[in-house]
Amino acid sequence: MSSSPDLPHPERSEISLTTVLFALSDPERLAIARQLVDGPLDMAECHLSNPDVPKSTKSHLMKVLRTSGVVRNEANGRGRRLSLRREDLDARFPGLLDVVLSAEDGDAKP
Amino acid sequence: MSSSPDLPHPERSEISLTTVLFALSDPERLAIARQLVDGPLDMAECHLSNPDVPKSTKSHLMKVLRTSGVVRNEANGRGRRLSLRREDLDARFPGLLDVVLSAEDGDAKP
DNA sequence: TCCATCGTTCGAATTATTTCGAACCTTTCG
DNA sequence: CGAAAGGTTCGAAATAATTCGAACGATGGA
Repeated sequence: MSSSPDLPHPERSEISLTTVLFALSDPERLAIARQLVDGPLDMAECHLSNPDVPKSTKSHLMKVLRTSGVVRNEANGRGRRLSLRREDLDARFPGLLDVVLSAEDGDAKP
Repeated sequence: MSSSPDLPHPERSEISLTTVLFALSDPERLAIARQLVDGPLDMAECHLSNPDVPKSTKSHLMKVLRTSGVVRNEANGRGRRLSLRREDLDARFPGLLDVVLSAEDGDAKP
């Protein structure tokens, strides 16, 4: 009954600005973060722009978002529940999330 | 009298969010941008955290900032004048610069 | 004019990220 | 129990980013 692996997350005070910016500097990762603004989502509900990428790649994208402190990733049944760490990010870098997630993209990265 | 090379800059509408985030996701580049908040600086006045990095490396850091649209780099006498593209960035991504440049860093990237 | 200064560019070497398949684990359901 | 669903991890291969020296160009002053 003990659930799937408990993955490590940085605590609020450990979240680094440059690391967060890096995590969000990839269009695919940014798009994932944006899917979470309206509330948590099961990982299976999180869609990538290319639906054919293997699950290991998707998992790696999630790992970058998790280890940077942008997203929380907890076991949920047989799957995973993803959520934005909005409170932590707002406390640490006020306004950042709002600005980044609401901005118009401009070009995707070449 | 024609001055040193005129380097290419993206125009406002071409500035991409993810590219800007990437440019600022490096601690050294972020530090450079922060030195420009109070006004333009000659490149020679822009200090890196490690004063021993070769000029070609410094030039490359500047190139990333320039090609992303964060910084303007124009010839100025025998040197170069650097400035934040605040108006363009504020127009394109309102609030982003304020938030990022005023935020406390947290850890530098490992 | 000659030369030192300030910076860019190029190419090669190093290092970091990304991508993906295979192996593995847990939960759910028949 | 057994098998399918949903995900993580590992390692290797492919890509991308960084670093630096050397070569070059333009400017300003002696």
